[in-house]
Amino acid sequence: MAERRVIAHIDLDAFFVSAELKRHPQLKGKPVIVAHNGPRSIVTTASYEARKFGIHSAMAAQTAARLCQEAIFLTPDGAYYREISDQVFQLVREMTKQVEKVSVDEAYLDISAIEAPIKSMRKLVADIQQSLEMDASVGIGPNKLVAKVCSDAEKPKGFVILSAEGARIRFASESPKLLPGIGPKTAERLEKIGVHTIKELQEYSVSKLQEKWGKKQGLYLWQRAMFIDDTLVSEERIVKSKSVERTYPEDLDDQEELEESLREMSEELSKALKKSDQQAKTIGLKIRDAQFKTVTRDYSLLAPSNSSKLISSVAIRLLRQYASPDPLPALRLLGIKASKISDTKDVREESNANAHVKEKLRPQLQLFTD
DNA sequence: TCTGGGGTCCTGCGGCGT
DNA sequence: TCTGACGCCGCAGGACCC
Repeated sequence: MAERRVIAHIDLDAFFVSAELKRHPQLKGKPVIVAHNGPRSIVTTASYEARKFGIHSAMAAQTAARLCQEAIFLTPDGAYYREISDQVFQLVREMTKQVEKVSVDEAYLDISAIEAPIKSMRKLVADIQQSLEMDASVGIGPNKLVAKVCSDAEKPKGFVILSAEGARIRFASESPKLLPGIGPKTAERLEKIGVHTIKELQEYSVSKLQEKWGKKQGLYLWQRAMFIDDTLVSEERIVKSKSVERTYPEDLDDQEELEESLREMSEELSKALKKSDQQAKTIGLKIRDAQFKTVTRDYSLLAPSNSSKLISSVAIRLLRQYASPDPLPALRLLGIKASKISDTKDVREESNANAHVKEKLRPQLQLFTD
């Protein structure tokens, strides 16, 4: 018989802003926005004061500046946020080792084995507040889905506990978009078949969902609405790909500049792979044109590599092939992705050493010919 | 109005070997 | 030698998440 599971989801409120307030306490109570520089940047995080002006994550930073002229803009500082995040997670792991870190600011905890799980979670939130001055929202339920939706329900400083049945009732009138895994596109398709609420999705025929979405996805959508989720809290997350991308301040059509940009990104990607002692078997190019249309091109190497020269030559070839025989159109973004990643120690040294030579001989892309 | 950067997972399709 | 079924794999694109 299955044990009763108690799963918690903890989410730090407006994390980047809170981290900034720790070192800039004079900004407390002010509309603070964390966003990259540049005409095409978006809002990464907005303080709750800024949100009162209608500002939210993913909004164009320029729009945010228009909505709130007194807003204070700060550029994100990833290294510093990771430092704070590590401190938070140190406290979390003192409570339980069964932690699945989802991002710098959120995690699932399997607290089934803890004697007084709710009391312990309250203590954890208090400890984080006291020692790090960070607020967190918590959701607790029988699975990750219920926990996640609960932690979002009463932000900031929320603390919501529900059973699956309780969640089905409490969120019945909400849009299916509230459920993680159902985004704007799926919500729009659901609307078209007359499903506007979670309750309507609960009552919809699974077989009809499967006719429209396929067997697996159809069942998945219905299970989301029913708050059924048997996925486990997994302590280890294996990185499956790494990527670097750039959106240019203005659309770019100069071949030389674009290729130079690819060389720079290849260097970054290569460094990242080497830092984690990894190599990639597949190199991908991402292209976004002035109309915001995105295409990708992949190329699999004969042997995994993390060589910046090899990565850039593949990326440049893919870019040339993309437009050929026409000249390159103006591009908004270029990106390079390394996938099919393996640990360097697992890659046989022989094939590694020969990678360059083999690629040189390979006909399709004719690398290093210029 | 204007849409970043870093990821994961799923689906559909075509090529290929058996 | 040809053909079809089947499964696997690589690739492209889409949707979603923080």
